[in-house]
Amino acid sequence: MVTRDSIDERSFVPAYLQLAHIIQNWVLKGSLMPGDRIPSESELCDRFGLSRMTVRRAISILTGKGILKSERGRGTFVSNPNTEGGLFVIPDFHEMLRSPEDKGSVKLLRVEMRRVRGIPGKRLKIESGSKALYMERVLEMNSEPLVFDRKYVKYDRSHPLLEAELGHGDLYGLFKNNPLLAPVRTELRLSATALKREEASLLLAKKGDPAFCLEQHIFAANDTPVTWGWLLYRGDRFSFESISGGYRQSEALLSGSGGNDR
Amino acid sequence: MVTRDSIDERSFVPAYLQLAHIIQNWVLKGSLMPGDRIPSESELCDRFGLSRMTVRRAISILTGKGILKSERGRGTFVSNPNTEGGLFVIPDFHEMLRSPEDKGSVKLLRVEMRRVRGIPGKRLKIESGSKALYMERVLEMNSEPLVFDRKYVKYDRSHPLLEAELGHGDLYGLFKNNPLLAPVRTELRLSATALKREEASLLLAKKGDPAFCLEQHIFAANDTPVTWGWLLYRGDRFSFESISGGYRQSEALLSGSGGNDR
DNA sequence: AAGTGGTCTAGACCACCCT
DNA sequence: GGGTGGTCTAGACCACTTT
Repeated sequence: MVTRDSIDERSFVPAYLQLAHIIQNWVLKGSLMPGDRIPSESELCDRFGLSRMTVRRAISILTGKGILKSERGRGTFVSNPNTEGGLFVIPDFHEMLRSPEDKGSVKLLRVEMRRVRGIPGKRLKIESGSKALYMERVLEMNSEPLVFDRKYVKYDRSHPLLEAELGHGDLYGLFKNNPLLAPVRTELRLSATALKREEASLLLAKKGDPAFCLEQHIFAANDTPVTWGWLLYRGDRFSFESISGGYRQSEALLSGSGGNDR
Repeated sequence: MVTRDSIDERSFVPAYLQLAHIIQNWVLKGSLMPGDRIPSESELCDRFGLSRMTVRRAISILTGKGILKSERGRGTFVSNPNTEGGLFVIPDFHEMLRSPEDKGSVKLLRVEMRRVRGIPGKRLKIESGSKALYMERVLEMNSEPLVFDRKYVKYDRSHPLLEAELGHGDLYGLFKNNPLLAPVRTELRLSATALKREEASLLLAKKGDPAFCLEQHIFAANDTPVTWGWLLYRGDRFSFESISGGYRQSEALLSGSGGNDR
């Protein structure tokens, strides 16, 4: 039950992970409280018989999770957890479709070419009045409608889309034949809304029922927009758990756009 | 404008970060497409004049972000981005309260001792019928009510709470004098709901308006529950952007509970 | 057998903080 | 000046995949 505070060299678990677990348990058990300084790297090297790089790797896992915070010249300290904020994973719906026991499917409600102006045109960076593909779909699980998906897709006349592909669900497969449209980056925005009458009827819900709205903006290489639209997730069927126990991940992981020279 | 594909040794930006940016830009610009293999580590060592550990550090940043995926014996490959799923940060409201230009405040509506049974008792792991602190608060920004907070707090008779502390907003400060209650870990669950009449009136909204509901479960050392309750965020005032561009972070960072021996 | 990524070592130099 | 974390090197051995 009690984790022995030493490295098991015969274990298949690498030393840096063992050490990370040991230190994390110090925090979870209260032997180290928020604000406390953990032993210095050289001290950990001595105590556990590890090289400095291995010790640093263990520590960097915990600073990455936000549990520890290192300060040059001073030491490494236990962070305060956030009590409200946190990190959430919204899983990709099409991964859920592939789940073994549940049967997911995609129902294609509408596909058409539309002249686009206003917001959708701006998002796709196409000229106002030119055409784009518009589609509406419902994603079902065990023949229960869960998500309503509505989006505009940039139309590339050199690679016409087949209706069969659209119904197949996985939007990614749709693009994989076309390197110009292969998704490279996605921007998402999550909000809470109430369903309108038409949306509700498609989801077998009532007008005004709560839902998650996920605005979806997909880009191909060189920040070329490919798709813009949104998905409505029935509020009574989805909720999301935080990961990492309220700790704030370190900035390094969250940095965005792949930086330039400077 | 064009990132030179070489390491600037005079730069203040460390070599591993420069290399990570270079490789990430290969992906963003489409020189490397999803599924492609990137050059092997030894090849990158040669091409950029770096040691293997430095090259690996650059790669591990991108695998951590989910942009690359390494496979032992085969190579390192560019991942497919998720088109729907993503990672979201819900910021800690009390951090926003500290924002320089906006003025945040906390209004304490109710504090009382309550006999607890049912769900709240289970969550706090106290005996049914025993007492806990119950409180309701409204968090305001620029005198506009944005969040309604309602929670049960385990009562520790050896450290009675002062009403002044509760109104002060930062729940963490509430516990910092009491090592037994110092938060070590938080579980959060996000859902979408419609406001009830009483909740709406406190938030100056209408009954049925959409809101985020954040169930909050805070634990001290040894997984002792300290607080359970939920916060309602006005749907018309909050939305959250995904980070990391639709890429799935690697599992290593997300592992939960600090694992044991095995 | 050759090539790949995964782990680990034992050093080195540096910038920074504290006393 | 002594201790701290931040970066980097040049090796080593291993497990795995492919040819």
